[in-house]
Amino acid sequence: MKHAQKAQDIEAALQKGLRDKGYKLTSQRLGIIGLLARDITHPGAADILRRIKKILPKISISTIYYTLDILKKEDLIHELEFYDRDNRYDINIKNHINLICKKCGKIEDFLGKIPYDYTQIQEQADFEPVGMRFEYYGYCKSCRKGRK
Amino acid sequence: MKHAQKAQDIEAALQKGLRDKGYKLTSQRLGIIGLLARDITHPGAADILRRIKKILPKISISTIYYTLDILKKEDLIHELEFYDRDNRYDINIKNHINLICKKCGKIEDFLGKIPYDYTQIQEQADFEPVGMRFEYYGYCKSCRKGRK
DNA sequence: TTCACTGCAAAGGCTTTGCATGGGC
DNA sequence: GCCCATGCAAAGCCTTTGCAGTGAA
Repeated sequence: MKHAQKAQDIEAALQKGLRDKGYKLTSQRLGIIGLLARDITHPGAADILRRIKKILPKISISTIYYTLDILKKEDLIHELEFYDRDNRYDINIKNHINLICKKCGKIEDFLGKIPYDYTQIQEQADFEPVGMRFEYYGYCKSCRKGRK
Repeated sequence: MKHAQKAQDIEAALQKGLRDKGYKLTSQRLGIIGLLARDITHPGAADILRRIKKILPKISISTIYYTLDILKKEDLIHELEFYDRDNRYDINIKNHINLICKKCGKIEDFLGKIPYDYTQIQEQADFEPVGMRFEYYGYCKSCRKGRK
């Protein structure tokens, strides 16, 4: 299967990623991984906390952040940073364009190509890229319905 | 002159933009506008404060933010928002790609084309864009020199 | 048993807000 | 003279940090 990787596969890959590097697979981490693998809405730390608490009521926000930091560091997830809303986490670590709704905050992936690869940028600008961020801000389908 | 608009022209345009909308041209605002028109390094609010204080020692950070808010609202400047560093302000309000140095924080404009216009996004994704953000993160020329 | 992990609480840093005073127009 | 604008201070908000107790390997 080329597209639409199963949630179970992603979950297993994340677990393996941690185990292979010597990280402990605690119930908190398994919960966070399970949630991320099944959630394509790019949840934030507070979302994750709220939902994990249904299973692990005592989990704290610092554990969420600590686990997300490890997953980031090991390149198993990608972090989308915002100054005026909470950061969001994405299991799609491939560079892609995001569409961000200014009303409801929903983030969807856009299946389109990135204009310049790192080599092109380096050649044209004498700048060495190691990451990128491509986003369009606007209004999603459901939020447009309620507007004039 | 098509490219490289003169700082004086930009400054005059910003002043006119405020005056035409009925905003008062106080010495603080004139100072901020004069600085922004001559600064292509995308300064932050604290940068602006520090430099304006040389001329107006009593100016406060809330005045800086209040003025920047107005300039944003009237589409005279563009704000680049970051969660882990201070926001930056740009007189170039045309959509463009920014190159952001992870070491020194410098932001330079990249003269390249944007991959999709708003119409294309709307047709392909059922999403109505009103803004965009395109950035590459990496290391600028001068910061690369100090590295292996 | 060990030491990384967890949970609680406090700190941090930039931006926003409240409010009395002040100054363009 | 009227209000918008200013400056000071405090509040806000999410993320980060400190630290003692805890549990996975």
